[in-house]
Amino acid sequence: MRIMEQEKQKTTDGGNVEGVDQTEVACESCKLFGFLRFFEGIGVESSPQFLSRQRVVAKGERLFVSDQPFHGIYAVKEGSFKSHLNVDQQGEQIYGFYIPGELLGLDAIRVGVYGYQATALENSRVCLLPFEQLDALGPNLASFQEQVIRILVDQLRHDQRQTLLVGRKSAEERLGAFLLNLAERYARHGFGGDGFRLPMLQNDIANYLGLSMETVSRTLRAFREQELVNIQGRRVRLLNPTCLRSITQYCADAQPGG
Amino acid sequence: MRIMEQEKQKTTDGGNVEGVDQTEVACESCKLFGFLRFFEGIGVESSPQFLSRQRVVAKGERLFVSDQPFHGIYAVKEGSFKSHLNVDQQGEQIYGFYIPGELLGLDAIRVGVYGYQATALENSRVCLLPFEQLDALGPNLASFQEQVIRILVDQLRHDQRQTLLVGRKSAEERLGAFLLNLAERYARHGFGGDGFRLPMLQNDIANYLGLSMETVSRTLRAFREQELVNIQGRRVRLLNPTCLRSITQYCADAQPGG
DNA sequence: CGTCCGCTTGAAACCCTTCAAGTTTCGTGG
DNA sequence: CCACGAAACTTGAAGGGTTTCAAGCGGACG
Repeated sequence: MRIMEQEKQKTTDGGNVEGVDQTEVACESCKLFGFLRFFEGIGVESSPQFLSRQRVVAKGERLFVSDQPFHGIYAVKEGSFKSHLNVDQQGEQIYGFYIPGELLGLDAIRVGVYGYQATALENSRVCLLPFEQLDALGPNLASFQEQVIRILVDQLRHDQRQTLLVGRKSAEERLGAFLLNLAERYARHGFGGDGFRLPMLQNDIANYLGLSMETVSRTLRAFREQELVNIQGRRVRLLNPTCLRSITQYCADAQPGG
Repeated sequence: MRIMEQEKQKTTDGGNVEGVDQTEVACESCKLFGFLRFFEGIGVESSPQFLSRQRVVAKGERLFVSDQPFHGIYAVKEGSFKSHLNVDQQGEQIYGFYIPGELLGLDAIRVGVYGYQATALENSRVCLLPFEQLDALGPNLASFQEQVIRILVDQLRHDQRQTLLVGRKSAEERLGAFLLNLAERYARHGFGGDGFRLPMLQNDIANYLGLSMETVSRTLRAFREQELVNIQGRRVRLLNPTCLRSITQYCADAQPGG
């Protein structure tokens, strides 16, 4: 927590300063941790070395870009990211959001290049697990890959749900599912308590859900008027998850980043 | 081709009987082939044993169902399948179609259960690669899993495109992309020639693309009137792929089944 | 020959988008 | 600390693509 002291000043979290600190993920609940132990266990890399691979990414900065050679996977330690791709030279499409504890870039592992780009939504910090020595894993490679497969499958199932959501559901249902999913992911990484941060722009949410920004705004207002949610600045609180769930017909889902 | 002789009689392929034979995939162009050689190479299974694992699936029959324990992956040898899931007790959602040469069920590999069900769209034949002896692969397991990862990543990228398609594109664009994708997949497996079969109902297409059946019907008619496609029974021919591509802003894509 | 199922076609309704303008928030610099 | 400009968000009204509802068509099969 030495890094980004200045972020504490800049935070506009509805007057609440704790936004950044709250979202720092402990190593133990980070998805990279399993991978890390792997490397440690076989002595290829030691933990300190990995920690030194931390990287600070300023808001708006890109972690990697499309077609860039794969150099490893990232775990979000602090802040948040979006993954997106410029398609048809007619604007970007956002594929996912990543909050602390989640992984980025894994699906480039065997293709060799990243298939999209990742941009920081706020000042963020990531850990990099470099994959130069992947083959040095030797006999442990298989178990390592097993983890990779499991995470990829989770992502696959998430994407299938997302296709369903975006293809057949109303604005209310999409946005409700989005909020519930986000809440669940924050909870899973140990930030259950009292609501959560919504680090992305409404524009980004709209893009991700296949809606217009205006519709997102209107739908959120409707949620607010029905007292389903409480939104102040970037801080969100689900007042009636049960009702939201029934509106949305939401069922639990894997998070995109692992 | 001994199996399903009766299919030749039943075929309603616009009076054309060759539908089934045409779509039989040769072992060499089947995605399972790589896996097979793997097993052969290390002597766990011999090729004949695998071939004996072929299974005939009648139209409407399910290859596997959701939550059923994973017992292996299937390659479509003949016929076609859809993967789908009953969600919200309000009808099914179709996640993908599988034509000869493509794989089914791979994403259950490390989760242990299938996450959806697969139903034959017509009388079909599959090869099963049983995964009981996965661990018996020993030192080759890693290379095997590497293949699995590559295919999963392809599927992931396909699903992301699908989300984009279904979330932001018009009916014309969705249907155009669907046809182009299908044509490309048939071509990739060696059935390039003269159009291809459309084994699924318009209802299924609509479901898959997040449209109503009526819209699919109307859009196909529009394509026909613009002389972009020629549809007779289940036989489709793209008359002007270039134009279709520009309408669709389609760019090549991985197939869902590997 | 009749029924069933898949497909077609039309008309009305609706949800969402687009366009446009206004309001608030944010960040920067004076 | 305030002020200004830019960006984000809100709100309204009009328009359009798709859905829904409803009816009719046509081939396949018993």
